[in-house]
Amino acid sequence: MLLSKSCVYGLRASLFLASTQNGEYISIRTLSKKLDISFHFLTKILQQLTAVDLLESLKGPNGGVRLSKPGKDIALLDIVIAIDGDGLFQECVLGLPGCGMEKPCPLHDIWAHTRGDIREMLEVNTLVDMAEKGKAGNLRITANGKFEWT
Amino acid sequence: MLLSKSCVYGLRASLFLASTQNGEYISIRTLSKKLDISFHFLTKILQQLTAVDLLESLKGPNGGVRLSKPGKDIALLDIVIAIDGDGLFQECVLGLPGCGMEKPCPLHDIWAHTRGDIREMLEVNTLVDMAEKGKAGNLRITANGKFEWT
DNA sequence: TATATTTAAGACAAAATAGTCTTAAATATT
DNA sequence: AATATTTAAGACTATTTTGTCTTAAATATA
Repeated sequence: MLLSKSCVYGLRASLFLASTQNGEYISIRTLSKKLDISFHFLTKILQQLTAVDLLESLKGPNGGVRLSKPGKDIALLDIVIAIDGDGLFQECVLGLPGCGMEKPCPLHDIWAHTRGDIREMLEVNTLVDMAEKGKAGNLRITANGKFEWT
Repeated sequence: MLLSKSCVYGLRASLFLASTQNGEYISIRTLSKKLDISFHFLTKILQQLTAVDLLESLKGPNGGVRLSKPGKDIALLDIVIAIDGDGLFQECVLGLPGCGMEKPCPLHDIWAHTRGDIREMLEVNTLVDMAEKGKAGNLRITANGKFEWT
């Protein structure tokens, strides 16, 4: 699996937030219902994004979370790294510590290249890119068919 | 993490087997010492490769495992799919079941492309390609520096 | 045939990931 | 000020992955 489940959930929520950018906070409860993700689990995940200032949160009535900056300025990569770390882009595909330095593994070169492809894919595409694409094509970001962008 | 630990261990062992292809069986005990992998764990992993006929095994003295066909005819992809399955190359990056059919996710197109890159990387490179590269450059396939190709 | 060696199979344990639940703290509204 | 709403924090459970151990089955060798 390329991305952890936490990361996938974080991405889904971020995409949704990017689609409704009007400065208002959206409650995690709403997000969890919309996206069909366990409320408490989603809360923990979004806390990670808040901790690195990708999201802002507000407690109390009308509280919730929102993107801390325009969604066009947040790459998919930012979300991925915030939740899964940069291991995917740093580590050896054979799991060898320090691979790439003095003594690489046989797969190092070819993996470094492919790893770059993955990174670039996540780096050039922003949250709004994907959110707009999703809205325009009425594409889904949940398993069930009843998801709707707002 | 792109590949599971089991998969990584399976790859390391397969690379080593590809480097010593003389028809003889190599005991898993030897492999586990060479590669610094738990014997029992490695045994279970290699059983999976034996089950899909990528390896042949023989019990008893002088027994062990060997590649079932020339290492140049086994792609890295074969090992990966045998152990991790083809989920990485089939599944939606957002984890949506059935993505790609009727209703894809916003990331479907870009991910399908990158996924192809990963697959191609693993498909065009064979076990001997990598084993020879490793031997030629005295590259390691274990964490510790004392590994040596034979 | 007896024995040592080796993989096969599966039970079991440990660690990591995923998910749930409770309580506290903050904030808007009345 | 009191209350309802919402995120924050952390304990707790469940599931998956990883790793260990024991026993059985097969095979070469003497």
